Amino acid sequence: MGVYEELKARGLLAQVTNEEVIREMINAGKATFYIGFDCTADSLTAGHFMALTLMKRLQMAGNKPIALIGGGTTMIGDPSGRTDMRKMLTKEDIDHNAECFKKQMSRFIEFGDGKARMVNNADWLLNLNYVELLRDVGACFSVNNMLRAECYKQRMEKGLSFLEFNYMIMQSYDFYHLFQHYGCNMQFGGDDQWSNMLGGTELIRRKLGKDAHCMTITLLTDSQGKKMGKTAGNAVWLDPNKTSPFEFYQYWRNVSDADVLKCVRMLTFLPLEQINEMDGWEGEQLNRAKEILAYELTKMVHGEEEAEKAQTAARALFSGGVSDENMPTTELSEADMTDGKIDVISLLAACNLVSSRSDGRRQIQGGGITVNDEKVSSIDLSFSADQLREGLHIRKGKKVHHKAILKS
RNA sequence: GGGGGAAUUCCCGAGUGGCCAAAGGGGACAGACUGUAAAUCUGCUGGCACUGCCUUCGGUGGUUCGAAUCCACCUUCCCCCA
Repeated sequence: MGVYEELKARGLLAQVTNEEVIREMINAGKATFYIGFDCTADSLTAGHFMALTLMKRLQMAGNKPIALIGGGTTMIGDPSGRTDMRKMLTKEDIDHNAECFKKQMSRFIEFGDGKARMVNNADWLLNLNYVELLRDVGACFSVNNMLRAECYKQRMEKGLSFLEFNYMIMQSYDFYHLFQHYGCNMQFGGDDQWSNMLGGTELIRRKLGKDAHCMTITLLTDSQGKKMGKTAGNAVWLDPNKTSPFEFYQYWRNVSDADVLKCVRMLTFLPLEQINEMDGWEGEQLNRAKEILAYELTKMVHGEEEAEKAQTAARALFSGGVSDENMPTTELSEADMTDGKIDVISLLAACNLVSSRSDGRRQIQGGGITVNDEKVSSIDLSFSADQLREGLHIRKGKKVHHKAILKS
Protein backbone atom coordinates (compact mmCIF):
# COMPACT_ATOMS: atom_id res chain seq x y z
CA MET A 1 0.00 0.00 0.00
CA GLY A 2 1.41 3.37 -0.97
CA VAL A 3 1.44 6.39 1.23
CA TYR A 4 -1.45 7.89 -0.72
CA GLU A 5 -3.65 4.90 -0.01
CA GLU A 6 -2.58 4.98 3.60
CA LEU A 7 -3.50 8.65 3.99
CA LYS A 8 -6.79 7.90 2.42
CA ALA A 9 -7.47 4.90 4.63
CA ARG A 10 -6.72 7.01 7.67
CA GLY A 11 -9.31 9.51 6.56
CA LEU A 12 -6.79 12.29 6.26
CA LEU A 13 -7.50 13.43 2.75
CA ALA A 14 -10.17 15.98 2.06
CA GLN A 15 -9.62 17.42 -1.41
CA VAL A 16 -7.01 16.98 -4.11
CA THR A 17 -6.47 18.81 -7.37
CA ASN A 18 -5.68 15.74 -9.42
CA GLU A 19 -5.90 12.37 -7.76
CA GLU A 20 -4.05 10.36 -10.42
CA VAL A 21 -1.05 12.61 -10.64
CA ILE A 22 -0.77 13.16 -6.91
CA ARG A 23 -1.03 9.50 -6.07
CA GLU A 24 1.78 8.59 -8.40
CA MET A 25 3.92 11.46 -7.30
CA ILE A 26 3.77 10.94 -3.59
CA ASN A 27 3.84 7.17 -3.74
CA ALA A 28 7.04 7.45 -5.73
CA GLY A 29 8.48 9.99 -3.32
CA LYS A 30 8.73 12.59 -6.04
CA ALA A 31 6.94 15.39 -4.34
CA THR A 32 8.47 18.44 -2.79
CA PHE A 33 5.65 19.82 -0.77
CA TYR A 34 5.08 22.62 1.65
CA ILE A 35 2.79 23.30 4.53
CA GLY A 36 2.45 26.80 5.87
CA PHE A 37 2.18 27.67 9.54
CA ASP A 38 1.05 31.10 10.56
CA CYS A 39 2.71 32.11 13.76
CA THR A 40 -0.08 33.74 15.67
CA ALA A 41 1.01 32.29 19.03
CA ASP A 42 4.25 31.29 20.66
CA SER A 43 3.59 27.58 20.57
CA LEU A 44 2.24 25.09 18.10
CA THR A 45 -1.07 23.52 18.98
CA ALA A 46 -2.70 20.16 18.70
CA GLY A 47 -4.14 21.44 15.44
CA HIS A 48 -0.72 21.93 13.92
CA PHE A 49 0.25 18.54 15.18
CA MET A 50 -1.81 16.83 12.55
CA ALA A 51 -0.06 18.76 9.82
CA LEU A 52 3.27 17.75 11.31
CA THR A 53 2.38 14.08 11.36
CA LEU A 54 1.30 14.37 7.76
CA MET A 55 4.61 15.90 6.91
CA LYS A 56 6.34 13.04 8.60
CA ARG A 57 4.28 10.41 6.84
CA LEU A 58 5.15 11.92 3.51
CA GLN A 59 8.76 12.30 4.44
CA MET A 60 8.93 8.65 5.39
CA ALA A 61 7.67 7.86 1.90
CA GLY A 62 10.58 9.74 0.42
CA ASN A 63 8.98 13.09 -0.30
CA LYS A 64 10.67 16.34 0.60
CA PRO A 65 8.87 18.57 3.06
CA ILE A 66 9.21 22.30 3.33
CA ALA A 67 7.88 23.81 6.50
CA LEU A 68 6.96 27.36 5.78
CA ILE A 69 6.81 29.71 8.70
CA GLY A 70 4.43 32.52 7.94
CA GLY A 71 6.47 35.43 9.22
CA GLY A 72 5.18 37.48 6.30
CA THR A 73 1.62 36.24 5.96
CA THR A 74 1.01 36.57 9.68
CA MET A 75 1.49 40.30 9.19
CA ILE A 76 -1.72 40.18 7.19
CA GLY A 77 -3.83 37.55 8.92
CA ASP A 78 -5.80 34.80 7.29
CA PRO A 79 -9.53 35.54 7.23
CA SER A 80 -10.46 31.95 6.34
CA GLY A 81 -13.08 30.49 8.59
CA ARG A 82 -13.19 33.54 10.76
CA THR A 83 -16.00 35.90 11.40
CA ASP A 84 -13.85 38.69 12.74
CA MET A 85 -10.49 40.16 11.98
CA ARG A 86 -7.47 38.79 13.72
CA LYS A 87 -5.60 40.88 16.18
CA MET A 88 -2.71 42.53 14.42
CA LEU A 89 0.61 41.30 15.69
CA THR A 90 3.79 43.29 15.76
CA LYS A 91 6.84 42.27 13.82
CA GLU A 92 8.64 41.44 17.07
CA ASP A 93 5.87 39.13 18.27
CA ILE A 94 5.84 37.35 14.97
CA ASP A 95 9.59 36.85 14.93
CA HIS A 96 9.50 35.50 18.45
CA ASN A 97 6.69 33.12 17.59
CA ALA A 98 8.48 31.93 14.49
CA GLU A 99 11.51 31.04 16.62
CA CYS A 100 9.36 29.03 19.00
CA PHE A 101 7.74 27.17 16.12
CA LYS A 102 11.09 26.29 14.69
CA LYS A 103 12.25 24.65 17.89
CA GLN A 104 9.10 22.64 18.35
CA MET A 105 9.01 21.42 14.79
CA SER A 106 12.51 20.10 14.96
CA ARG A 107 11.24 17.49 17.38
CA PHE A 108 9.12 15.85 14.73
CA ILE A 109 10.71 16.53 11.43
CA GLU A 110 14.29 16.03 10.51
CA PHE A 111 15.72 19.14 9.00
CA GLY A 112 18.99 19.38 7.16
CA ASP A 113 20.69 18.64 3.87
CA GLY A 114 18.58 16.43 1.69
CA LYS A 115 15.95 16.29 4.41
CA ALA A 116 13.26 18.74 5.33
CA ARG A 117 13.76 22.42 4.81
CA MET A 118 12.41 25.33 6.74
CA VAL A 119 11.72 28.70 5.19
CA ASN A 120 10.12 31.90 6.35
CA ASN A 121 8.00 33.82 3.91
CA ALA A 122 8.99 37.07 5.57
CA ASP A 123 12.19 36.67 3.56
CA TRP A 124 10.47 37.32 0.28
CA LEU A 125 7.13 38.87 1.12
CA LEU A 126 8.27 41.80 3.20
CA ASN A 127 10.37 43.34 0.48
CA LEU A 128 7.83 43.21 -2.27
CA ASN A 129 7.15 46.42 -4.08
CA TYR A 130 3.48 47.25 -4.22
CA VAL A 131 3.15 48.48 -7.78
CA GLU A 132 5.48 45.81 -9.11
CA LEU A 133 3.50 43.14 -7.33
CA LEU A 134 0.22 44.45 -8.64
CA ARG A 135 1.47 44.36 -12.21
CA ASP A 136 3.26 41.10 -11.84
CA VAL A 137 0.81 39.07 -9.79
CA GLY A 138 -2.29 41.14 -9.24
CA ALA A 139 -3.16 40.95 -12.90
CA CYS A 140 -3.48 37.18 -12.59
CA PHE A 141 -6.27 37.29 -10.05
CA SER A 142 -9.90 37.81 -10.77
CA VAL A 143 -11.65 39.64 -8.00
CA ASN A 144 -14.90 38.07 -9.15
CA ASN A 145 -13.45 34.64 -8.54
CA MET A 146 -11.86 35.56 -5.29
CA LEU A 147 -15.13 36.81 -3.91
CA ARG A 148 -16.72 33.52 -4.73
CA ALA A 149 -14.12 31.66 -2.68
CA GLU A 150 -15.44 29.78 0.29
CA CYS A 151 -12.93 31.28 2.65
CA TYR A 152 -14.36 34.77 2.19
CA LYS A 153 -18.02 33.77 2.27
CA GLN A 154 -18.45 34.14 6.00
CA ARG A 155 -16.80 37.47 5.87
CA MET A 156 -19.02 38.90 3.18
CA GLU A 157 -21.65 39.49 5.83
CA LYS A 158 -19.46 40.80 8.59
CA GLY A 159 -17.06 42.76 6.49
CA LEU A 160 -13.68 41.99 5.09
CA SER A 161 -10.84 44.47 5.03
CA PHE A 162 -8.66 44.92 2.01
CA LEU A 163 -5.72 43.85 4.11
CA GLU A 164 -7.18 40.43 4.73
CA PHE A 165 -8.50 40.14 1.24
CA ASN A 166 -4.90 40.09 0.11
CA TYR A 167 -4.05 37.10 2.23
CA MET A 168 -4.90 34.76 -0.61
CA ILE A 169 -2.56 36.62 -2.92
CA MET A 170 0.29 36.39 -0.46
CA GLN A 171 -0.22 32.69 0.06
CA SER A 172 -0.41 32.17 -3.67
CA TYR A 173 2.77 34.09 -4.08
CA ASP A 174 4.45 31.80 -1.56
CA PHE A 175 3.63 28.76 -3.59
CA TYR A 176 4.79 30.50 -6.77
CA HIS A 177 8.03 31.48 -5.07
CA LEU A 178 8.68 28.02 -3.65
CA PHE A 179 7.86 26.42 -6.96
CA GLN A 180 10.49 28.49 -8.69
CA HIS A 181 13.20 28.44 -6.06
CA TYR A 182 12.83 25.09 -4.39
CA GLY A 183 11.06 23.01 -6.97
CA CYS A 184 8.07 22.76 -4.70
CA ASN A 185 5.30 21.10 -6.69
CA MET A 186 2.67 20.51 -4.09
CA GLN A 187 1.01 22.24 -1.20
CA PHE A 188 -0.73 20.72 1.79
CA GLY A 189 -2.92 22.37 4.29
CA GLY A 190 -6.10 22.24 6.30
CA ASP A 191 -9.27 21.97 4.32
CA ASP A 192 -10.10 25.56 5.20
CA GLN A 193 -7.10 26.55 3.11
CA TRP A 194 -8.40 25.05 -0.10
CA SER A 195 -9.23 28.27 -1.89
CA ASN A 196 -6.03 29.97 -0.82
CA MET A 197 -4.11 26.98 -2.10
CA LEU A 198 -5.86 26.90 -5.42
CA GLY A 199 -4.89 30.52 -5.84
CA GLY A 200 -1.29 29.34 -5.88
CA THR A 201 -1.72 26.68 -8.50
CA GLU A 202 -3.62 29.13 -10.62
CA LEU A 203 -0.86 31.69 -10.34
CA ILE A 204 1.80 29.16 -11.27
CA ARG A 205 -0.22 28.07 -14.26
CA ARG A 206 -0.69 31.61 -15.47
CA LYS A 207 2.81 32.84 -14.86
CA LEU A 208 4.80 29.75 -15.74
CA GLY A 209 2.40 27.56 -17.63
CA LYS A 210 3.24 24.69 -15.28
CA ASP A 211 1.10 22.45 -13.13
CA ALA A 212 1.34 22.40 -9.38
CA HIS A 213 -0.88 20.50 -7.01
CA CYS A 214 -2.62 20.79 -3.73
CA MET A 215 -4.10 18.45 -1.28
CA THR A 216 -6.02 19.26 1.87
CA ILE A 217 -6.29 17.43 5.16
CA THR A 218 -9.62 16.79 6.75
CA LEU A 219 -10.04 19.11 9.68
CA LEU A 220 -10.12 17.20 12.91
CA THR A 221 -13.55 17.86 14.29
CA ASP A 222 -15.40 16.07 17.04
CA SER A 223 -18.77 14.42 16.69
CA GLN A 224 -20.40 17.78 17.42
CA GLY A 225 -18.64 19.30 14.46
CA LYS A 226 -16.32 21.44 16.52
CA LYS A 227 -12.65 21.75 15.88
CA MET A 228 -10.71 19.55 18.23
CA GLY A 229 -7.69 20.55 20.21
CA LYS A 230 -9.26 23.10 22.47
CA THR A 231 -10.29 23.09 26.07
CA ALA A 232 -12.36 25.85 27.54
CA GLY A 233 -11.61 27.95 24.51
CA ASN A 234 -7.90 27.51 24.98
CA ALA A 235 -5.76 25.60 22.60
CA VAL A 236 -4.04 22.42 23.63
CA TRP A 237 -0.43 23.46 23.24
CA LEU A 238 2.55 21.36 22.39
CA ASP A 239 4.76 23.43 24.65
CA PRO A 240 5.00 21.55 27.98
CA ASN A 241 5.09 24.85 29.84
CA LYS A 242 1.75 25.87 28.42
CA THR A 243 0.04 22.47 28.50
CA SER A 244 1.75 19.97 30.76
CA PRO A 245 2.31 16.44 29.44
CA PHE A 246 -0.22 15.22 31.99
CA GLU A 247 -2.87 17.67 30.79
CA PHE A 248 -2.02 16.82 27.22
CA TYR A 249 -2.46 13.13 27.98
CA GLN A 250 -5.73 13.80 29.75
CA TYR A 251 -7.09 15.80 26.84
CA TRP A 252 -6.85 12.80 24.57
CA ARG A 253 -7.78 10.34 27.29
CA ASN A 254 -11.06 12.24 27.54
CA VAL A 255 -12.18 12.46 23.92
CA SER A 256 -15.68 11.19 23.52
CA ASP A 257 -16.44 7.64 22.41
CA ALA A 258 -17.54 8.71 18.99
CA ASP A 259 -14.20 10.36 18.25
CA VAL A 260 -11.58 7.97 19.58
CA LEU A 261 -11.08 5.77 16.58
CA LYS A 262 -11.06 8.71 14.25
CA CYS A 263 -8.31 10.30 16.30
CA VAL A 264 -6.29 7.12 16.50
CA ARG A 265 -6.53 6.68 12.78
CA MET A 266 -5.69 10.24 11.88
CA LEU A 267 -3.08 11.10 14.45
CA THR A 268 -1.13 8.04 15.49
CA PHE A 269 1.37 6.00 13.56
CA LEU A 270 -0.07 2.69 14.66
CA PRO A 271 -0.46 0.23 11.81
CA LEU A 272 -3.86 0.22 10.15
CA GLU A 273 -4.41 -3.46 10.89
CA GLN A 274 -4.16 -2.79 14.59
CA ILE A 275 -6.51 0.16 14.31
CA ASN A 276 -9.06 -1.82 12.38
CA GLU A 277 -9.06 -4.35 15.15
CA MET A 278 -9.73 -1.64 17.69
CA ASP A 279 -12.60 -0.47 15.56
CA GLY A 280 -14.73 -3.31 16.88
CA TRP A 281 -14.33 -2.24 20.48
CA GLU A 282 -17.39 -1.04 22.27
CA GLY A 283 -18.59 0.53 25.46
CA GLU A 284 -16.21 0.37 28.34
CA GLN A 285 -13.61 -1.28 26.20
CA LEU A 286 -13.18 1.99 24.38
CA ASN A 287 -11.42 3.29 27.44
CA ARG A 288 -8.53 1.12 26.42
CA ALA A 289 -8.52 2.79 23.01
CA LYS A 290 -8.49 6.17 24.67
CA GLU A 291 -5.46 5.19 26.71
CA ILE A 292 -3.66 4.07 23.62
CA LEU A 293 -4.49 7.29 21.84
CA ALA A 294 -3.37 9.44 24.75
CA TYR A 295 -0.20 7.46 25.27
CA GLU A 296 0.83 7.43 21.62
CA LEU A 297 0.29 11.14 21.15
CA THR A 298 1.99 12.13 24.38
CA LYS A 299 4.92 9.96 23.40
CA MET A 300 5.25 11.70 20.09
CA VAL A 301 5.01 15.17 21.50
CA HIS A 302 6.77 14.86 24.86
CA GLY A 303 8.76 11.66 24.59
CA GLU A 304 8.30 8.18 25.95
CA GLU A 305 9.32 8.97 29.49
CA GLU A 306 6.75 11.73 29.90
CA ALA A 307 4.09 9.56 28.32
CA GLU A 308 4.81 6.80 30.82
CA LYS A 309 4.66 9.22 33.69
CA ALA A 310 1.39 10.71 32.51
CA GLN A 311 -0.14 7.31 32.06
CA THR A 312 0.99 6.01 35.42
CA ALA A 313 -0.26 9.13 37.12
CA ALA A 314 -3.60 8.96 35.36
CA ARG A 315 -4.12 5.31 36.16
CA ALA A 316 -3.21 5.76 39.78
CA LEU A 317 -5.49 8.74 40.18
CA PHE A 318 -8.51 7.34 38.49
CA SER A 319 -8.45 3.72 39.48
CA GLY A 320 -6.69 3.57 42.81
CA GLY A 321 -6.95 7.11 44.03
CA VAL A 322 -3.45 6.82 45.41
CA SER A 323 -1.44 9.97 45.10
CA ASP A 324 1.57 9.80 42.93
CA GLU A 325 4.78 11.58 42.17
CA ASN A 326 3.79 12.47 38.65
CA MET A 327 0.89 14.68 39.48
CA PRO A 328 1.24 18.37 38.59
CA THR A 329 2.72 19.98 41.67
CA THR A 330 2.97 23.46 43.07
CA GLU A 331 5.66 24.22 45.60
CA LEU A 332 4.64 26.78 48.16
CA SER A 333 6.93 28.67 50.46
CA GLU A 334 6.60 30.09 53.94
CA ALA A 335 5.61 33.37 52.32
CA ASP A 336 2.32 31.83 51.23
CA MET A 337 1.43 31.02 54.82
CA THR A 338 -0.22 33.28 57.33
CA ASP A 339 0.32 32.51 61.01
CA GLY A 340 1.74 29.15 60.13
CA LYS A 341 -1.24 28.05 58.09
CA ILE A 342 -2.98 28.57 54.79
CA ASP A 343 -6.70 28.67 54.10
CA VAL A 344 -8.25 26.55 51.36
CA ILE A 345 -9.09 29.41 49.06
CA SER A 346 -5.57 30.76 49.13
CA LEU A 347 -4.29 27.27 48.56
CA LEU A 348 -6.45 26.82 45.47
CA ALA A 349 -5.44 30.21 44.16
CA ALA A 350 -1.76 29.55 44.77
CA CYS A 351 -1.99 26.35 42.75
CA ASN A 352 -3.80 28.14 39.94
CA LEU A 353 -6.67 25.73 40.22
CA VAL A 354 -9.23 28.52 40.26
CA SER A 355 -9.40 31.71 38.25
CA SER A 356 -10.05 33.93 41.24
CA ARG A 357 -10.73 33.67 44.93
CA SER A 358 -14.42 34.08 44.21
CA ASP A 359 -14.22 31.18 41.83
CA GLY A 360 -12.50 29.16 44.56
CA ARG A 361 -15.24 30.03 47.01
CA ARG A 362 -17.87 28.86 44.54
CA GLN A 363 -16.05 25.65 43.79
CA ILE A 364 -15.97 24.84 47.49
CA GLN A 365 -19.58 25.79 48.02
CA GLY A 366 -20.53 23.68 45.05
CA GLY A 367 -18.79 20.71 46.60
CA GLY A 368 -16.15 20.38 43.91
CA ILE A 369 -13.02 20.48 46.02
CA THR A 370 -11.44 17.56 47.80
CA VAL A 371 -8.22 17.65 49.77
CA ASN A 372 -6.53 14.40 50.79
CA ASP A 373 -9.71 12.52 49.90
CA GLU A 374 -11.89 14.61 52.15
CA LYS A 375 -14.48 16.88 50.67
CA VAL A 376 -13.96 20.47 51.69
CA SER A 377 -17.26 21.63 53.10
CA SER A 378 -16.31 24.97 54.57
CA ILE A 379 -14.46 27.89 53.08
CA ASP A 380 -12.91 28.52 56.48
CA LEU A 381 -10.87 25.37 56.46
CA SER A 382 -7.13 25.84 56.61
CA PHE A 383 -4.05 23.71 56.67
CA SER A 384 -1.00 23.84 58.87
CA ALA A 385 2.57 24.04 57.69
CA ASP A 386 3.11 20.49 58.85
CA GLN A 387 0.23 19.19 56.79
CA LEU A 388 1.50 21.09 53.80
CA ARG A 389 5.00 19.83 54.31
CA GLU A 390 3.76 16.30 53.83
CA GLY A 391 2.04 17.34 50.65
CA LEU A 392 -1.64 17.90 50.03
CA HIS A 393 -3.49 16.09 47.30
CA ILE A 394 -6.04 18.54 45.96
CA ARG A 395 -8.76 17.44 43.64
CA LYS A 396 -11.04 19.76 41.70
CA GLY A 397 -13.92 17.90 40.20
CA LYS A 398 -13.16 14.39 39.13
CA LYS A 399 -10.36 15.06 36.76
CA VAL A 400 -8.15 17.79 38.03
CA HIS A 401 -5.56 16.49 40.45
CA HIS A 402 -2.89 18.64 41.94
CA LYS A 403 -0.32 18.37 44.65
CA ALA A 404 0.75 21.24 46.86
CA ILE A 405 3.81 20.95 48.98
CA LEU A 406 5.71 23.26 51.25
CA LYS A 407 9.24 23.84 50.13
CA SER A 408 11.63 24.06 53.02
C1' G B 1 -18.74 61.95 -0.19
C1' G B 2 -24.35 61.53 1.31
C1' G B 3 -28.17 58.84 4.16
C1' G B 4 -29.63 55.03 7.69
C1' G B 5 -28.26 51.52 11.66
C1' A B 6 -25.09 49.19 15.38
C1' A B 7 -21.28 48.55 19.52
C1' U B 8 -23.80 45.13 26.40
C1' U B 9 -20.43 40.58 30.74
C1' C B 10 -16.42 34.21 27.53
C1' C B 11 -20.01 34.11 22.88
C1' C B 12 -25.03 35.19 20.98
C1' G B 13 -28.52 38.47 22.75
C1' A B 14 -32.47 41.38 26.06
C1' G B 15 -32.41 45.90 28.58
C1' U B 16 -33.91 52.71 26.30
C1' G B 17 -33.26 57.13 33.59
C1' G B 18 -33.46 54.29 39.81
C1' C B 19 -36.21 47.65 41.38
C1' C B 20 -29.14 46.39 36.91
C1' A B 21 -23.54 42.85 38.36
C1' A B 22 -27.57 43.54 34.05
C1' A B 23 -33.27 38.68 31.33
C1' G B 24 -32.76 34.38 28.06
C1' G B 25 -29.73 30.98 25.40
C1' G B 26 -24.88 28.79 24.33
C1' G B 27 -20.29 27.53 26.27
C1' A B 28 -17.23 26.71 30.57
C1' C B 29 -16.90 24.88 35.51
C1' A B 30 -18.98 21.92 39.56
C1' G B 31 -22.85 18.08 41.70
C1' A B 32 -25.90 13.41 40.65
C1' C B 33 -25.81 9.18 37.23
C1' U B 34 -21.56 6.61 34.58
C1' G B 35 -16.75 3.98 31.92
C1' U B 36 -11.93 9.73 33.45
C1' A B 37 -17.56 8.68 27.56
C1' A B 38 -22.22 10.60 25.63
C1' A B 39 -27.19 11.95 26.90
C1' U B 40 -30.04 13.74 31.04
C1' C B 41 -31.19 16.46 35.56
C1' U B 42 -29.20 20.21 39.30
C1' G B 43 -26.10 24.17 40.73
C1' C B 44 -22.90 28.01 39.12
C1' U B 45 -20.79 31.72 35.80
C1' G B 46 -17.15 40.24 37.18
C1' G B 47 -13.82 41.14 41.52
C1' C B 48 -12.90 41.63 46.72
C1' A B 49 -11.88 42.20 53.25
C1' C B 50 -18.94 38.50 50.23
C1' U B 51 -26.01 39.80 54.30
C1' G B 52 -21.32 44.92 52.56
C1' C B 53 -18.07 47.27 49.12
C1' C B 54 -15.60 48.05 44.29
C1' U B 55 -15.14 47.83 38.82
C1' U B 56 -18.06 46.70 34.15
C1' C B 57 -22.48 47.89 29.15
C1' G B 58 -16.89 50.84 22.33
C1' G B 59 -13.92 55.76 24.07
C1' U B 60 -13.91 60.80 26.19
C1' G B 61 -16.56 64.57 28.30
C1' G B 62 -21.47 66.45 29.89
C1' U B 63 -26.83 66.63 31.90
C1' U B 64 -28.98 64.51 36.50
C1' C B 65 -29.79 63.39 43.48
C1' G B 66 -29.06 58.98 40.17
C1' A B 67 -26.84 56.86 33.40
C1' A B 68 -25.88 50.53 30.03
C1' U B 69 -30.09 53.82 29.23
C1' C B 70 -30.34 61.15 27.82
C1' C B 71 -26.76 64.94 25.19
C1' A B 72 -21.96 66.16 22.56
C1' C B 73 -17.68 64.67 20.28
C1' C B 74 -14.56 60.57 18.84
C1' U B 75 -13.46 55.35 17.27
C1' U B 76 -14.91 50.89 14.88
C1' C B 77 -18.39 48.02 12.10
C1' C B 78 -22.89 46.98 9.02
C1' C B 79 -26.59 48.44 5.14
C1' C B 80 -28.24 51.75 1.06
C1' C B 81 -26.70 55.59 -2.57
C1' A B 82 -22.11 57.63 -5.26
